[in-house]
Amino acid sequence: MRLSYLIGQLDRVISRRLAEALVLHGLTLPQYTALSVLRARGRSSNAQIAERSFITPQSANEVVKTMEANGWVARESDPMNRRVVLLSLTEAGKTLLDACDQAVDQVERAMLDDVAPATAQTLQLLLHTCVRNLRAV
Amino acid sequence: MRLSYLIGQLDRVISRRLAEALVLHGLTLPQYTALSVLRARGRSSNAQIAERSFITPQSANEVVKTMEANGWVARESDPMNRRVVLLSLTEAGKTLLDACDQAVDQVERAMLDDVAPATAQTLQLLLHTCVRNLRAV
DNA sequence: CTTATGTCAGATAAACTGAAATGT
DNA sequence: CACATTTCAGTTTATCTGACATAA
Repeated sequence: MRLSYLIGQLDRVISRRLAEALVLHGLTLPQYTALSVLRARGRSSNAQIAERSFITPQSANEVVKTMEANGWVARESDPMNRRVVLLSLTEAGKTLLDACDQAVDQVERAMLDDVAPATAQTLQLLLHTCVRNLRAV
Repeated sequence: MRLSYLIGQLDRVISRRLAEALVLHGLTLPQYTALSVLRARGRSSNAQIAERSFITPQSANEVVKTMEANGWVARESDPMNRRVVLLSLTEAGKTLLDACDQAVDQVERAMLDDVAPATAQTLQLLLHTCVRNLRAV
């Protein structure tokens, strides 16, 4: 079977599992993604979150809006550029993200049940290569 | 970065690329998936297509409906069970699928640009394992 | 009676495009 | 003026759940 088919199927299964786990914490998958990006990259503009999430700035804005209303992210204007709004995790956001990470870890462990850690590492590298090859055009 | 994040990002990039390529042939990605399943599995019921596409029978029905209207798939009632409708590729459907395969091959080749064939094979096996581990629960 | 399949209908999640305001 | 960022508004796509008829 084609790689693109397998990737699509895997994404579908993972997304379902993650969504199931995250809803218990009141989070959607796009929100979890945005929170993860914020933690990994630190203070970021909405445009940067959009790029890292592979969605349009309009979609990212939608995701972030409700998270701000829930007190998980905070906004402050960029002193370097008054047009830019910098977003960052609040303490509540960090706590929530940590709790969700445990649930996500559980799903990933189930996925890699019989896969050696070194092999999982290889998989990660391969996926990263694939993404890079397709982005750069 | 997490495997689930990478898989999500890769699926997003691939889906975009495939959709771009397929629209030139008048196909959507879900339709291409269903056609591929039909070719791989042969004559199938809507329920079987749904299972292989990882979507609900209702969604599969939606996908198939327009393809029948376009003359890409044909319906015939199952002689073994009058409740079941068997679907299969028409000649037009096969021709269309072959044309799309070339476009899809091109995307996959770009994705695996600097990846050795044996490594790609490994990737395929790993993805298959991941899907199996998450399905079986 | 229970179960599987197909299908109509409406709802929803998560993205999209267009357009406009604001700032560099 | 050109360009980037934000954000409002409406739209679209691909899914879903609910309900019901039909057949084994």
